[in-house]
Amino acid sequence: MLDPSTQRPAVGIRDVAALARVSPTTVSNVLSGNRRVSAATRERVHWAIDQLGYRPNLSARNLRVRRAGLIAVAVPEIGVPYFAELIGHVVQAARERDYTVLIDQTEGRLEAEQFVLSGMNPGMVDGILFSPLGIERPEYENRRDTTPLVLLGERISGSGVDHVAIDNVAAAADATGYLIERGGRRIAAIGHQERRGGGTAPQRTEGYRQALEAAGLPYDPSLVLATSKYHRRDGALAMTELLDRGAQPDAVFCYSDLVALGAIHALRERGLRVPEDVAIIGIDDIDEGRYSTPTLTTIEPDKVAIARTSLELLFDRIADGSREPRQVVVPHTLTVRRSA
Amino acid sequence: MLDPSTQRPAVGIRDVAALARVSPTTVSNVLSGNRRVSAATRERVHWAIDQLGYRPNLSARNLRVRRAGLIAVAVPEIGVPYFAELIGHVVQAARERDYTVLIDQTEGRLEAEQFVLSGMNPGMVDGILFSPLGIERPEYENRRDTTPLVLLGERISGSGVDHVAIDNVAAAADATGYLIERGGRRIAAIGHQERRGGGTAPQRTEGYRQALEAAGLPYDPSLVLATSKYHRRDGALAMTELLDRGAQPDAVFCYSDLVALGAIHALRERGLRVPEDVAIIGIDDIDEGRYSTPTLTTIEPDKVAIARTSLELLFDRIADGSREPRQVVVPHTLTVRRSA
DNA sequence: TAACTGGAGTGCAACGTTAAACTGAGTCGC
DNA sequence: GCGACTCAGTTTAACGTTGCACTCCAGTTA
Repeated sequence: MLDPSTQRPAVGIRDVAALARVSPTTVSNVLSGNRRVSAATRERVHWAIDQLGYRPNLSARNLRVRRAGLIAVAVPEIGVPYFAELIGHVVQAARERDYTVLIDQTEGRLEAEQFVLSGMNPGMVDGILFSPLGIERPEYENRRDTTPLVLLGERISGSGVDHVAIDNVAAAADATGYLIERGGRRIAAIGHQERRGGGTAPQRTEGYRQALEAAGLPYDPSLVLATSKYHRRDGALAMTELLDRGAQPDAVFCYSDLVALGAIHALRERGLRVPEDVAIIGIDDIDEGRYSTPTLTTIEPDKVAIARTSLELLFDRIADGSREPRQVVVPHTLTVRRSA
Repeated sequence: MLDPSTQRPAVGIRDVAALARVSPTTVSNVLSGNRRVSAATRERVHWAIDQLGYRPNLSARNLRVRRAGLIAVAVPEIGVPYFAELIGHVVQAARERDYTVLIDQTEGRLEAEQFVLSGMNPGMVDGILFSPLGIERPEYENRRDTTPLVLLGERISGSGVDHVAIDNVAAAADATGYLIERGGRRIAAIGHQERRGGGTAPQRTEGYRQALEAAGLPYDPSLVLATSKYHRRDGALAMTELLDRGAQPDAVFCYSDLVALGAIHALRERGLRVPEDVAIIGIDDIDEGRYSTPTLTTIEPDKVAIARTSLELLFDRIADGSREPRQVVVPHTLTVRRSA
């Protein structure tokens, strides 16, 4: 199967060269613009190119120049709007640099994440943008592979890896602070996750705790609910549990917009009003929150900046693999809508 | 820049061969399993492989075997949940076949769509899954490139191109029929688009028309609104226009869930209740509709089937480029929730 | 005139892999 | 005892590009 001989006889640079009566090198130069080629020759080459419908073979080029023109974006799930929107920006920014984006979906499988850390298929991608989920800190340090890698959304200081993220502690504190400001006194948090290596969730819990403390409110661990993922369903389940338990919060800080939308759904099912009975705030600012009922108050990370900065870091590292790792903090803002 | 010599000296199959004291071909055979290799040799090779941390170079392999192990999925926008969810399924199904998925975002730019039709970068992908937006029928026929291509969501019969789609006419008729059944008499449609080459939107309009006719209701063109895209915003704008105009429909068939959610948002803004004042139905069954307020009644295309079938068609065509094009219709079902 | 300079182009080798053809040694059948 | 076959491996020649070192010619310059 897949016998090369069954394929159409690909037209290559040498066919073009033959037709244009020049050497393959000249054709290559015309295409790449690497060296000067006389106008007359250039024209003949171009003519031959579209006579034959020639299109350069990327595999061959990549093999030769050791660059793939391809970067991988590895995220837990593309179906999650935050990632989908982020990837959209990445694809767009990458195109401006003549890079194509390849998608890897880890689904939080450890084995898939390890594969990503190991550089995926060498020679296939020039770099990786990685939004990890389950992998723990030591794994980054033991990385044998040298494929340039930039972490998204994780804050693993001193890990020797580039990363781009918002200040999760501050973001969570801002969100919680806003809930307090508008009258919340019994504020729940949904989305906590225990991770040995640190990670987004514990940082958000920390910000939540700090904001309560700053306002002189008690920190009640029973109001902090963990979820395994950040789907709508997780938010709904956690909210339902909270209500079943009779915990009766007057506001909820959700660790993602999706969780927040799930929580709102659960509240509605119980006949509770948002924000009158319970105020809800999320993080991510996905488009959905602008049209939901009620519209969603949220912490808005600058997704375009995340996309662009992470690519910049990545290309930087591709150019110079040994430069010091950088950790970039991207700004976030509070966007007030109706849910809180 | 990007001088190959500055790169780390990649360990290749010949380094492994040298260390294991066999020929490169043997190493290749161990890896591919193409030919029998004695257990002892195989073991030595494996030992050498992880001594050196060898990882095969895909560019080289692809150049040699003329397969990239890569397929492209070209959609207008990844940020649109329907596409994001669909791509998620595609990525998963592709992995089972050892294929990686690369994303192209056309944003409906004609030039980007033409690039897709032209096979993108030859040698880079083995096939393309394409969800077109603006491109017209003749363009398919004049396709010079032979990269296997499967159309998603379009119904262009006789175009000589493989495609996978739901029966859009029937789906629209089902949706409209359901609205009529539950009492709708003045039913609007949002999402029409004029396309010379046919396409999804006109088919849905046709289904809508047929359902009205079947129920003996008049077809009123002023209740059919066109939108340029299928975003929430487009739905909201169209709905607002309808209300401003005093058209007062009692039900609306939206050509996508996103449009439906936008319409619901607009209705709420005007203080109208869904479904009491206006019933809303969409198409797509995105996860969002299960948690929205109210939850969304919709036509559910079997997305997993679309992903799997289209990949099957694609791999089929990769294996045999000259087989007759096939058009596969994927089932859809009506999922009733709260909005209608 | 010989020695340089620069522009335009050519030829060769190599990137890392694998298919195909080949080598030898052992086994089998008749 | 000899051809035919199998097994486990090797050697060779690509796949389509491109960087490098080279050539060739015309125009300067000393």
